[in-house]
Amino acid sequence: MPATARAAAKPAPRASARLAAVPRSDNRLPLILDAAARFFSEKGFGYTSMRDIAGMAGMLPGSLYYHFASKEELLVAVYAEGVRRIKAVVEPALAKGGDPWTRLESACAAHLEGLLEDSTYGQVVIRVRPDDAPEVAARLVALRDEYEATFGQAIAALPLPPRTDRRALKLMLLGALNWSQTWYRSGKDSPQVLARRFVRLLRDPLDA
Amino acid sequence: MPATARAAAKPAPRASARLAAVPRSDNRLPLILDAAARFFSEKGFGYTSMRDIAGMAGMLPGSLYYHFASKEELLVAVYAEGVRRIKAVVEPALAKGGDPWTRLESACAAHLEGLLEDSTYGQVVIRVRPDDAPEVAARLVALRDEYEATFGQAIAALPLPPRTDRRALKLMLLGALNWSQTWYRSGKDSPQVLARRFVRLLRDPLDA
DNA sequence: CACTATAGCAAACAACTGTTTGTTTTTGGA
DNA sequence: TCCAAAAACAAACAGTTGTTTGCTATAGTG
Repeated sequence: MPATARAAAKPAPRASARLAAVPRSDNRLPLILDAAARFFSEKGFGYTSMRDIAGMAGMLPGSLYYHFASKEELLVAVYAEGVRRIKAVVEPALAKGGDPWTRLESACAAHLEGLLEDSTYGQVVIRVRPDDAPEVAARLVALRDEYEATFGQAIAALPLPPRTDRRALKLMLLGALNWSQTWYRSGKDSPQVLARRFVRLLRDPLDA
Repeated sequence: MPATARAAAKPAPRASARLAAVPRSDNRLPLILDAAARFFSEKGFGYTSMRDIAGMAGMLPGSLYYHFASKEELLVAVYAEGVRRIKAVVEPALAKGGDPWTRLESACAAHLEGLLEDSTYGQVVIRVRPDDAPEVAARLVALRDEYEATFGQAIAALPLPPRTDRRALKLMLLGALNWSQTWYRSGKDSPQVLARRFVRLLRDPLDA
């Protein structure tokens, strides 16, 4: 799918010898990020062309390369912003009061919010597989891990029976939440409702 | 990504007027399917070219079109075989004796087996999104649903407290299992061990 | 007002994509 | 042995891909 994939040095904002580069006020970089996030989240990384993105941002394909050295670098930027945004909703949820189970439920609801519906940046983080951009895969994984650690705190705080496998619990819950991108349809159950159901299934004893 | 995407009629095995078409003994079609399954599972649908597949099958790109009308039709064939194989391991697991919880655990282990490690066909079913092949997306979804119904039986048989949301339970468990493709690393915990852990987390009361 | 860094345009590039077409080889049944 | 069907080859097609290059406009600072 990539025509050529040679590593390219970053040509972007170069600093002059004595003065820091200062961006203009009519900076259209956010527009590019928005367009990329929209396409990456809806069609995936590989199915999105630089022309798609440039078109939606109202500029020519080549112009994107002033801001990003490559398509993959653009992905990194979107990915990073995605992680930032999910953390921005989950961390407050964790900081809120209530018992650990309630806080976990809030965190799950926040996670789903940052991942479904209109949160295109968040969707990218879950949808795009790091291997799709080999050159920067390691950085994407690092970004994802960074967030998952945040989520892990909610589980670490849980009062659980002595021998409970918390790692498995995290993998299970996070997997269930992330996979919701596959079956979730807007207009049906809200993220909050889903989070409540999932957490309840874990908390309440199912064995009759 | 598709250069041209006009709908093409199926040119493949055409039956003569009076005699059923009989395939040759040196039929290399399975080879094609194997190669496609391997690439689709490892690189994804969009990142795999017909040249990749043809190369691994030891033939020229154009020759694939004797067997399949399009790349998407080839995907359908692999997908169908994938569903067949997963069912082939899960259904026996369900038929085995034991209480419903044990049977569910067996089904989960089987599901994971058909989805991780060397089961390239099964991996395709989970990895490839139906929207990646718009022309045949509906058929892919139908195939997936067909299997998920099978899995649903294991959950329907569970003796659960009266008001338990079985649909949510299915979505949660299946999501957790499918997402394992993201973090699973061969050589660590086996599918059986993982299945046991996940089911136990659901079954045992976590609230202390 | 001059000047420099920022931002973007215009046009091309080489590589790669799925697919088609006409022809050739090979097989198995009559 | 003959021959139709099956299978594959060989070579091209038109379009798309990420990216590069040289040039121009514009904004903001001294």
